[in-house]
Amino acid sequence: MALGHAIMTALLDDDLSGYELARDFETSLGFFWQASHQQIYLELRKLSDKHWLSKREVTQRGKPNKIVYGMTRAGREALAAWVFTSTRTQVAKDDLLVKLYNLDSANAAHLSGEITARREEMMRRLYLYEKIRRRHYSIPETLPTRRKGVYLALSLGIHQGEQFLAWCDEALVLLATVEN
Amino acid sequence: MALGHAIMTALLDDDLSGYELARDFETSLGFFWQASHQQIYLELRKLSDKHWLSKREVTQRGKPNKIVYGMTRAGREALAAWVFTSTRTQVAKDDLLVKLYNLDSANAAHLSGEITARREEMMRRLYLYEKIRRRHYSIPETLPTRRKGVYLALSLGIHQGEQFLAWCDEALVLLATVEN
DNA sequence: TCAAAATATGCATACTTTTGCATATTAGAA
DNA sequence: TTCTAATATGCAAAAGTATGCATATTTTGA
Repeated sequence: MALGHAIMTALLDDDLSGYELARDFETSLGFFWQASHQQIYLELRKLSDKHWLSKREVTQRGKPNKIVYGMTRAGREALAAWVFTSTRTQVAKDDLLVKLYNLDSANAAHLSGEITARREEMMRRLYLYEKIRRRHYSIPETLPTRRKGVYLALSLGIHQGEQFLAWCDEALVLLATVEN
Repeated sequence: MALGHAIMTALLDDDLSGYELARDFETSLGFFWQASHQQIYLELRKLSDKHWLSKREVTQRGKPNKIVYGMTRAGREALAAWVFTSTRTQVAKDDLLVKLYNLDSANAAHLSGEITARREEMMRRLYLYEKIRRRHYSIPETLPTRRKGVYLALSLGIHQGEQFLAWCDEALVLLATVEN
């Protein structure tokens, strides 16, 4: 039930509505755990049924009302306990790699295209990562404790992303030898 | 339905039983797409119901009989067509990163332990990767086409793995400043 | 001879994720 | 005024994945 834990993690410091959570997920925790708004709304209700989240409706002007969720004491305790559970390694399942196992002269150009698209997407993401790091995490040693953890997650994202760019370049060169 | 495609990919060159597939998955395609034997057996039946795989029972001496699956013409066509479909980027969902967002002085030691365990696991995996690369993929440019694709997948695994080791070291240093 | 290990396959259930659909409010532009 | 976009929430069905349980054959070693 890690989506629930990801949601609670996002609610550690701020109370948020489902809509806000879904949007924030796209530029923060969602780097490491993506979820659709349907999943998020459903999970929020489950969590509040368990009394791990409190809910309150907020009347807004200029916008539809929203339901804002916040962590309860029980939620914080459950989340803190979950951190101590042991995690089995999770393999990234990636279609692209399975497709590469099927490389032939007919699909080489298509796969090059897919890799090029991924490369561009990763560059955009890296740009975002770097922006966040420069703004909020320039000197990790001096950060408050929890922010150090966030910094480390971001750091992994950046390193893996840069690595991925390098791999794309290697792949595109090798694929070019197939296309001809 | 990418598990099906991963299974068919594994059957491109060899006919295999569910048991053999499950074992091979642990040291090859399973690096990029892991599945339990239960999933594999179920998927094999689905694929053969679709006539994308053929099945035959093989009588063995010294072992229980096995059911060996092989790609049909229709299966090869379906797989080849699938390679041309476009893949959306898949985010690696990883509990450990969500847990890092919850870093505090109480759980820092536990998280260090988890990272150390992951580091060791990755080292074992890298050892395997390297062994395979040295044996089968030393000069990528001269490989037959499909093997070039497999090489690239392996190459990504190796680079990302080495990157991960470096990140683990960085993380352990920073976490040590929290524990004290 | 008995137990353990490797080989071999499978069902049932639960959980998670994806996808398609559905609805409502308000602002601002055409 | 009507349409579009952003905000906001949700249901239902299907597909995919994970987990626990169950069973059978044969070799090998104790």
